[in-house]
Amino acid sequence: MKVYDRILSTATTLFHTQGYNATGINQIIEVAKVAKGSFYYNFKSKEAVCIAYLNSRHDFWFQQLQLYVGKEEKPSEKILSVFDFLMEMNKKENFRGCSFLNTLSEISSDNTSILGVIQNHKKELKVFIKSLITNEQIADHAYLLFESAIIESQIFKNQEPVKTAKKIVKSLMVK
Amino acid sequence: MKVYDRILSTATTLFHTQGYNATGINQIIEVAKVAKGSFYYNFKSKEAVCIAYLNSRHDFWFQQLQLYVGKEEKPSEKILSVFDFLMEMNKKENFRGCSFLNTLSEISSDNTSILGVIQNHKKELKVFIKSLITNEQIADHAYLLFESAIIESQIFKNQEPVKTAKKIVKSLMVK
DNA sequence: TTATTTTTAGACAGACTTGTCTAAGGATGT
DNA sequence: ACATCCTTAGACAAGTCTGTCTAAAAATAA
Repeated sequence: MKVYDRILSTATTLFHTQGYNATGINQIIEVAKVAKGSFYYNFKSKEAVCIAYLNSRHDFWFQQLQLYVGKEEKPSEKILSVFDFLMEMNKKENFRGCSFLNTLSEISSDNTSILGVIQNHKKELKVFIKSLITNEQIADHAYLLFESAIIESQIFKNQEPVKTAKKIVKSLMVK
Repeated sequence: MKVYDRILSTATTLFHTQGYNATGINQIIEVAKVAKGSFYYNFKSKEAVCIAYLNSRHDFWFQQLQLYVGKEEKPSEKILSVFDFLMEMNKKENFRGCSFLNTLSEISSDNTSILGVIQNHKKELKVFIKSLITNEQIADHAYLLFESAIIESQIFKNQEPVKTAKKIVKSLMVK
């Protein structure tokens, strides 16, 4: 594994488990086993790593999601499996929540470059849900329920909110 | 204003605008104009201030909410005014989002004392919504939509998600 | 008035932060 | 063979962080 990727994957793990501000560059290079010079050779700043982290997380997350949802045939089952996917991720990642929402809480409100990446991720998620639900109002509705399912399961460290949201979306589909 | 309150109100402002980790004790005492000794005389640690901040924020927020919602007569109008309240808070506080969710993103997952305060706040919000909607399933539904309205308006820095969520809740009430 | 509590300013410890720099050597491409 | 690119270890700057401590003064209570 190349130095660049070692830094990025280490930063990804640490940012996601500890948070952005709680993770220092010295810790990243220590865990990734690279020299500090290599870090600043590959990345302009800590913020640059953060953006790379969010972008790679975006790619990873959507790839996993599409793989998971692709197992279903009917669109009505695809949209429900999005919630199953969330439950699997929660389990795998110990209810650490959405990287993008967590980062949003840590950056100052004038940081437009990071904010842009976060907004872009959520926009694409909305587009994805719209691709599964033709009715635009129901799609918006399902998107909001999915977002709260993420955050509520993070708060209470259990799958109940996801199950609740999934049930509601299911009831929306039969109408 | 007493020293204790000066510290707490300053910490409240700074934590809410800059975030918990981005705000240092030196900054708090400088803005609050108190000596460092006074800070540690009144608070055991930074974490103790954080808990006091969340508790006072909880009281303030619910007080404001009840004041706002109390203006309406019918429960069906009360529940809709909860979303109007959110829009007013968003406007007043520049879409900085929920103090509790923002703090959640900043603490380590083993910090049960702070997590407890956050969970308690959300539980009470759910109870409040249930007091306005007799149908439990619709209440759960409205709660989830309110939560996503908070977070989505913070992400996109506009009121659209709140309006969308409000419209959906309105449609749920007529059934 | 005396005793206790509270506040003051600020030095200090010890550790941490991001980022720069030097000097060297390995790796790669031409 | 030579030049460019990449990585190494680590010192260093200049600042930050939380928390402790001293010593004096002010406020409050008995």
